[in-house]
Amino acid sequence: MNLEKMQGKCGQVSSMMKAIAHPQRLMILCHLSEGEKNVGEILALCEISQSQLSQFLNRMQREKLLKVRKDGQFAYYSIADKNLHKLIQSMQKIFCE
Amino acid sequence: MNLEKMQGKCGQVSSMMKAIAHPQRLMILCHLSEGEKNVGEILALCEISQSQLSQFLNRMQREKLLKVRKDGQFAYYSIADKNLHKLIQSMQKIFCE
DNA sequence: CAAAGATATTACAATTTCATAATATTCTTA
DNA sequence: TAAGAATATTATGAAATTGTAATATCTTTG
Repeated sequence: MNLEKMQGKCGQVSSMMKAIAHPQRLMILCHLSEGEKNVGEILALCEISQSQLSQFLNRMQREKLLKVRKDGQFAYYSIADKNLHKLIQSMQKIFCE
Repeated sequence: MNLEKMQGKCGQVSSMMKAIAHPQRLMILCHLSEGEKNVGEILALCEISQSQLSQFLNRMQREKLLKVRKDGQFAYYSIADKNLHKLIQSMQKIFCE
């Protein structure tokens, strides 16, 4: 791969990495790597305020990293980006085994 | 793994991820994943000023992600953290193949 | 020793991110 | 339809990050 193409890749990938570069966002992603969860469930698993959780979920959704499925009053979030999912799994292997 | 331990891990790992969450720092790390390089060589490969490169290298060294070997007037940097190295390689597989 | 090259340090304004509080919206159910 | 639960939005100050300029240090070589 040439330098210019590599610059482009690094730009894309590093901006995805910003999502992971926060303790609670990483926590959210690790939990979602097991499957979709609604906001209340995630809230119970992470040490974070409801407002911030909602903001983080919204942000990662705008960045196409997450997707949401509304069911009545509940909102179920899951990982939308296949590569992000692979990366989280790799990270779990590297850092948690 | 219990939640508390998971919080700890996510804290550690996300702070390592901050290094990767920047286009030029990721570029640096990708080049260093092939082996040690001196500052001038890295400078030629990345679109970054000399000052900023030096600051980034110093920062990642303080965080124990990189190590440096001085040889005369040259400073050779390489990846010091084994897990970071594994992660960069995983990322290259996921995003660059 | 003086000059030039390689690298490091310091300082600072601009921007971005973070955390929190307050409030709003939407859906369910009594 | 009023109350309550689940989720989203907005606003804001504090803190961290970024990029750049200027300067310093260390090393080699003429």
